[in-house]
Amino acid sequence: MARPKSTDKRNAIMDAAVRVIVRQGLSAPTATIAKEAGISNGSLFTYFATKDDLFNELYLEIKAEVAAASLHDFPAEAALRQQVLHVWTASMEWGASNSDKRRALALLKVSDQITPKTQAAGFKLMAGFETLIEQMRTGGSLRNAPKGFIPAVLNALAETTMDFMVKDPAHAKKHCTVGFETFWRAVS
Amino acid sequence: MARPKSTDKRNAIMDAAVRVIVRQGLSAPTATIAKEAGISNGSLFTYFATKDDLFNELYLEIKAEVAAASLHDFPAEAALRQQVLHVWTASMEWGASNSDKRRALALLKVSDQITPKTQAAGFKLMAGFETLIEQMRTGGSLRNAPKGFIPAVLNALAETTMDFMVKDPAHAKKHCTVGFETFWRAVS
Amino acid sequence: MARPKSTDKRNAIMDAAVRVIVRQGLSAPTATIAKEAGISNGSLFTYFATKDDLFNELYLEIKAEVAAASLHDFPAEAALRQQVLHVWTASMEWGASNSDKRRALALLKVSDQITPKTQAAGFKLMAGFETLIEQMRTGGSLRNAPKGFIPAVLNALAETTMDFMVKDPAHAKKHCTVGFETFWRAVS
Amino acid sequence: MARPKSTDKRNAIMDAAVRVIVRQGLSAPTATIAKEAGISNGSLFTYFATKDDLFNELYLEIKAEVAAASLHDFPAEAALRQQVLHVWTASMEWGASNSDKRRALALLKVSDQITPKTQAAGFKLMAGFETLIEQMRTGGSLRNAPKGFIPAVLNALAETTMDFMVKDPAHAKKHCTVGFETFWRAVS
DNA sequence: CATGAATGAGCGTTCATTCAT
DNA sequence: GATGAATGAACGCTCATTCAT
Repeated sequence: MARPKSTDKRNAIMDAAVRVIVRQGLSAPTATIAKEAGISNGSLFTYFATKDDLFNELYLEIKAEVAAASLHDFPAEAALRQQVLHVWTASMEWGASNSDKRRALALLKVSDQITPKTQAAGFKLMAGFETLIEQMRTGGSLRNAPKGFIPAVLNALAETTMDFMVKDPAHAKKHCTVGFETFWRAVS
Repeated sequence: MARPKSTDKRNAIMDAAVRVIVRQGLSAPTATIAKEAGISNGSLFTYFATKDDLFNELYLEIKAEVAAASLHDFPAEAALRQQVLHVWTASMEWGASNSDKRRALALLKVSDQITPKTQAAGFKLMAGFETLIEQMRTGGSLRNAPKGFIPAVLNALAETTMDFMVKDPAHAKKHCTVGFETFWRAVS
Repeated sequence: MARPKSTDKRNAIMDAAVRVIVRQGLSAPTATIAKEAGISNGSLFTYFATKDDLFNELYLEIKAEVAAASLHDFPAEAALRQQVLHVWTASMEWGASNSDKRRALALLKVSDQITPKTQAAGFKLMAGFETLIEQMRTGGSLRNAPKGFIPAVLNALAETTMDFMVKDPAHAKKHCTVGFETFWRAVS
Repeated sequence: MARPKSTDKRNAIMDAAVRVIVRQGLSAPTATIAKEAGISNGSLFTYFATKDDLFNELYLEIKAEVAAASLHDFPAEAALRQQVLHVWTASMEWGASNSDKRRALALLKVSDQITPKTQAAGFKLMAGFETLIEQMRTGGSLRNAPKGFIPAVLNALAETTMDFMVKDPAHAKKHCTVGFETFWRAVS
């Protein structure tokens, strides 16, 4: 949580890390990330004590960004379906236009370098969706499903949909809609 | 032919690789895998020319195992829903009792060490499900969805479901059912 | 600029390489060279990207040293024979008191690790002798010999002579003279 | 000196070694030599206890071949110059048509894998030239030169000459003559 | 005796991290 | 604080040699 000197440099490292991870995977050398960020290899470690720290913070930062994007302009007064559709669409758009971050997040998620602590912190970022999820649960077929099942399904189908949007951008809109309808059927 | 290359040893390496990958990730040293397999570090390379080769073959072998398990005792005469349910349940059971292999497969899948060639070969292993998928497509809401969407959804929800079964084995059966119903709703 | 790359250290590596090569041949481990130079194994690679690079630079450096030694105090106004004798004697003296470098150079010369580029660069170092050679050619029996023959003969007899000087240092002076007279007869 | 089973196989290994050494240098794997010889890697070691043994025996065998070729059809009754010219020409021809063996020999000569014992044995192979050398010595300018100097000069100039013959085969004959004249001048 | 799998020490190189400047 | 050289533990892979078949 230390926040040393330049926030600019910190962000530069984060951005660089995303780019380099996409190119080379999580085994990308810290020196490469540093160079991409325009700083010296040693300096990276004044901003992040270890490579793992960098990765954990990056994970959280991206997750927070997704959450924020999904809730941007949230229609607090609309009907449930409209609200979920809004979240769905917003996150699809974020994913389509941030494919690097999405890819990095995917790699980080399955790696063993994300600590349980980080995972828990990531979970908390989803708090904003709790009521929405709860409404879907009580009103649909999944009312007896285990806690966490609906968000897990949401996440799984969202990822799947985004894959298609990225692979076939010409029909991104259509894929987005199809994906949502599929999800809505699943939880209704 | 002198000591012939032993299938046992090859399998031992594969099994060891799964265990070590689960423990340490894909950066697991080949030497550790070799030791876990009960052979010398050098011997690993008489069975797999490179670490990447090992990983690619492992990927295919696990994929083949999932496919085989899913199709075991397939009820060729049953109704579509029964058939899909059978595949679903079989693969859930495989996943639940092979969580190490599942985890290894997940890591391999997102790594950049799996070659396009391997990916293509893995894809072919799924050929046995094509008619099933096709029937679901033509008979359901996803009849206009892009090719590959249904299997992607199937896969996504299957993984999600398995996660719950593994996390909460006491209710594995129930999770399995709920998962299937969710999937069936999604594609119906 | 933080700790700048140290010329001392670079030289220490070069010197260490010579010593270790003499002891163990070109297959000498880089780690041994590093230790002999008083640095860590990894540090060697901040000075030379690869072992081959080290060897190529070493080759050039020694060649340059021979050339410089041979031309030291060159009597620009003397007669041809005096000039050649001067070069001969100077290079003999260099060889006699740098037998390690001589041995290393001999190994490097025949190895396949010296690139054509390096070989070309090494050749250029001999440019200073061109007029001398040319004078010997036009004025002697070898006036119709192929280009390069005289320096090749010079080199061959010089090496031979040095071998004797090193093997039998008590009569080094005499061997030196005999060698020169032999060469002079050969090209006269 | 053990001479196990098949002399054919032994020779096949020797020949293979020459070819592989020329291609890859002395660090060529024994397995590569074995494959080139058409036998299994293990079998090589029934013919030569170690790689070093193989190299030492190879060194001697090639040296013996040169000596034999040089003395072939020796004109016992001719004048000294004719005799030396004959030896010179014969060894040039051998070198020109056995450039692989020549190259292998050159590498072996400078390597540290040739034992003093082998070196001594190689020296003995030159016994046939002793009277010739002695005659040159007593009758020429080098009558006071150290023992071994004339053969060393002979060898050095012969190697130099062969280099030119190999590099420029169109004028091989001429180079051969020029080389001899140069040598003869040197020792006269 | 021939075969080739098995062995394990060893090598060149990389890289997270430290630390002198 | 920034820099980049220094460190040394690892790692993937090789290869001479051994030994089971």
